[in-house]
Amino acid sequence: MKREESGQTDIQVLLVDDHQMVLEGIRTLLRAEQDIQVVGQASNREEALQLLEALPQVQVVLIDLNIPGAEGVELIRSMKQQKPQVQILALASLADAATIQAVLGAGGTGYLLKNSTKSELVQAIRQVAASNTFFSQEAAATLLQHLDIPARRAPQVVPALLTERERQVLGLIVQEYSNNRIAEELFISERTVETHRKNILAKTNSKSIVGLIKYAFRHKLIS
Amino acid sequence: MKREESGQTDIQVLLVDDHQMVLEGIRTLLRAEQDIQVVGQASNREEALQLLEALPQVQVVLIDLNIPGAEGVELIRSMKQQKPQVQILALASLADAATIQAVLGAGGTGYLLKNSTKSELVQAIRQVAASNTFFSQEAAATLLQHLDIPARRAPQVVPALLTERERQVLGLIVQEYSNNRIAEELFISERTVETHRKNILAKTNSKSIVGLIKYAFRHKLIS
DNA sequence: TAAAAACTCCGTACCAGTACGGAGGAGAAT
DNA sequence: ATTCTCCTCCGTACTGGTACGGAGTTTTTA
Repeated sequence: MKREESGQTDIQVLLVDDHQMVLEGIRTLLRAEQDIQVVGQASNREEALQLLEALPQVQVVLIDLNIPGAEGVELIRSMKQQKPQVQILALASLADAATIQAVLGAGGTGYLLKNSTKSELVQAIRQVAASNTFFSQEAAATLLQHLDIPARRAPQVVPALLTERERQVLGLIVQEYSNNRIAEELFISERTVETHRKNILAKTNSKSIVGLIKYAFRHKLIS
Repeated sequence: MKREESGQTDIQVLLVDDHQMVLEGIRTLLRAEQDIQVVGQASNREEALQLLEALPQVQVVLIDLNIPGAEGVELIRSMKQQKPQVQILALASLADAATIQAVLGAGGTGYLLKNSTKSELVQAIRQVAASNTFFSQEAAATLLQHLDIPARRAPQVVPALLTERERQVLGLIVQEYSNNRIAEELFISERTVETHRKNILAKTNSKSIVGLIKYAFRHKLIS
């Protein structure tokens, strides 16, 4: 472990939210923290970008994702582009994967839910100010679930479980043949095709053709 | 923001490291924190699992990934399996993507580098104790780089063809949602979903869902 | 401000596929 | 020989989606 840095200055924060009340609320909450200082607040996109320009010492931007008409994620992108060294903490009401990913993709470094406690808010600000990430519990859970972890998905890649005939049927299914047409094509009864289909579904653990097609793609049966 | 909880008890920590000196060092470091209490320390796999069993009140396990012969990641998995509610903070010397992902995949909730400051260590422990994640700066950077962010790699590869709503519906379709479920999810009538579906089919020149899924794959809407 | 696009909703008839639960024959492996 | 897998086939009830053909509301755009 390296030594602790000393003599750090205050964390300068810029608030972005369209609700004046929320702005004031957060500001008041943060007033109690000596090391955090709110140096500006904006309620729309233009204001935010102007203030960011005017306040070069800002280290952290706390931004509400639900700014109407501004598309929070895009604003994050713009800010990060305008001032790459600034750390952005997104404040959201939902922890859905798509939004979290979008925020990260746009350059956000933290994702805080609105139902967080004050201490979480403060911790989050300190974290991102130190260039660390911060994710609210739920957000972290969502993120972990959607993480592309090779070690987790690698286990079994067994495409060898389909029989010859089944692969053949799958091939036609994937070509958008109906059971009827498949039956004609293979000179077998439609019932037989149904059976194959049923078995294929079972063997590939798919609930519907949609899953089946995805299976086929993943196993390079289609391209 | 909800009210701050009060009357929280100490955070009970279990240390796992094969170096006695490191164990003592961390222990001493943490002694200064009133809200953190080291209740046990282990230097190998067996000891760790036994202690975890014997100390039901442990909330956080701080584990050195470089335990020889124990394969840290596996130990994490075992501990998490034995006691799912325990939060595990991994201590590592390197921030490589593979290891980080392995740790997360095994159930770890934080990844701290050994060259962190004392205050980072303390913050990290508090974070994971609160079920939040914690990543050292470098680890976070690595993670973000390797994150599978659709929004980043497929910035609207979908031609302006589909509308916002249609893309949304398509997204659910490929997730094997039925029209019914999609309707619920989007708070619209099933009829509307049908209409969207119809329009999507038309716009993508597909005759059936099969073709649609293939379209989605080709346009990187699925992977 | 008018037109176009996007989004919403409905009915009725119809078809394809699913669920469920069988069953028999051919060839391979033990 | 006997078991096992693969391939074949069937009925009946039911669900989910398609076809067809509208139509109203809001938002965007020209």
